[in-house]
Amino acid sequence: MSSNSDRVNIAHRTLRQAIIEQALKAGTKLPEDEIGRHFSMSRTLVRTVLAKLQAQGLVDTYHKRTATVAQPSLDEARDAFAVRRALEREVVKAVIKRWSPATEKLLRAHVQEEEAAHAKGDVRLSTRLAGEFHLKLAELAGNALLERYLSELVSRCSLILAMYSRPHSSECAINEHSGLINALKKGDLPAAERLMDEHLSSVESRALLEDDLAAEADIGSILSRFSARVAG
Amino acid sequence: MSSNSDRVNIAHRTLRQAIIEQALKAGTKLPEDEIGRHFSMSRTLVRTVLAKLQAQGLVDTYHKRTATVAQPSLDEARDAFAVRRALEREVVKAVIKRWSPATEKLLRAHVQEEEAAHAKGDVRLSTRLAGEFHLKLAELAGNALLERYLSELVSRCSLILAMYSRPHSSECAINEHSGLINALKKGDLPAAERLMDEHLSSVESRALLEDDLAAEADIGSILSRFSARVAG
DNA sequence: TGGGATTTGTTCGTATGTATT
DNA sequence: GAATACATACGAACAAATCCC
Repeated sequence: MSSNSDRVNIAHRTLRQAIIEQALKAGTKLPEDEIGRHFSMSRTLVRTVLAKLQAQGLVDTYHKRTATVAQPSLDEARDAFAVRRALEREVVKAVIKRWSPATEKLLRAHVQEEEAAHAKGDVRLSTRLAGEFHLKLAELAGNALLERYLSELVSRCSLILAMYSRPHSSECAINEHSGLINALKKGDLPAAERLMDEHLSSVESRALLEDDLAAEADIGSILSRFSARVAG
Repeated sequence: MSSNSDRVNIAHRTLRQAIIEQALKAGTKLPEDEIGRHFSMSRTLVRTVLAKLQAQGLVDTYHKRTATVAQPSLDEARDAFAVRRALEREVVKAVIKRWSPATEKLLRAHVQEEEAAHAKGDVRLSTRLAGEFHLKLAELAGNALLERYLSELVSRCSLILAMYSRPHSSECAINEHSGLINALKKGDLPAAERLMDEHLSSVESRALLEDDLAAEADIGSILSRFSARVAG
């Protein structure tokens, strides 16, 4: 049996991923009815999903207007990265304070996954893992509030990158993750902060204005592909 | 005529203030029906208010249980201040970058208000203005996302201070605000960051374990007092 | 422990606003 | 511009869980 909150979570994850990967393009309408039909839930529940996505900056909602996939402006993009940098610095500080051998093991394993995905040439997976590296760090900081904010920001920044950055190899990012782990292990706070700042700046600077946004597409068929892929 | 969103805003502001001033004590139940009756709105709208308050960390909600005024633990208190410090540092940086004569005028005027309230011995107003000083700074940073997060955190920290700190004079805080303005005006980022950190630390360190939480009280009568006081 | 009163979760019809022809 | 189609906002009613004696 699948409870209501299960369905809400699945819908949330699915939509989040579809938006971040730009399968649902910026500006696409997200009518409550259609989403409800797809995930077999009532409009009430769809609304809670859309509310969460709005909090993460992934959808825009206006009064009595159909919700749409968010279209962050370049200014909003800069704002998001500025806040993220401020919080990631705090993460670095906290992770150093709580460092343990288990921490290193966890992070190294994640970077290995990233390398494997990159070797396979799976861009979508690489991108996803790159974001999750930062979520793991945030988790290790042991501050639930910080983790929540950062999880919102990682989503938001992922959409921004998808919208504005030209697709290209992410190998440098993986090396930067490794370098950061080294600095954290040494307990070298200034170096770690600097590496994190530079890392985020290099990610942010990939944001270049994209030419055009492609035509509309059928929501149902897009979500069908995603429902199969996103784990339960 | 009073629209639905007006009523939502009024209820939100009123409850926020009542919680921060501990007129509604930590742990007090907030049944949807009773709140709806008081503010003349349906449960649907009450729920959106409670959701906002939860996002600010002012109420706790559990599944199928009555919402209550939040009772942040000391750990959560430390977490909130850590995040706040990280964000306020970013605020300081942005405000220096955008400094103008109008900025100074605005901030000095606010400090004067704080001084007047302190001179009158109006502790409640002083506390409120102290928080609003930081909100004004956040506004001046020109980063909407940063402002939203900080507004949540100022609420959260206000509740924490009300719960844990012994009531005492806030004159030092006012001086600290003035000192910060001076550093901002000079464009001295390191000094401003240091002053902000110290200011927040001194505020945080007031948090001392309080003896006991007083008995329950009637929500209706408390809210009645507040409805009169909180501006439309 | 049991059971009635209370309170929340959810649905869905209607009202109201928006977009489009 | 008006009319029509469409989508959301809201609230009343019912179902289900929790509270409390």
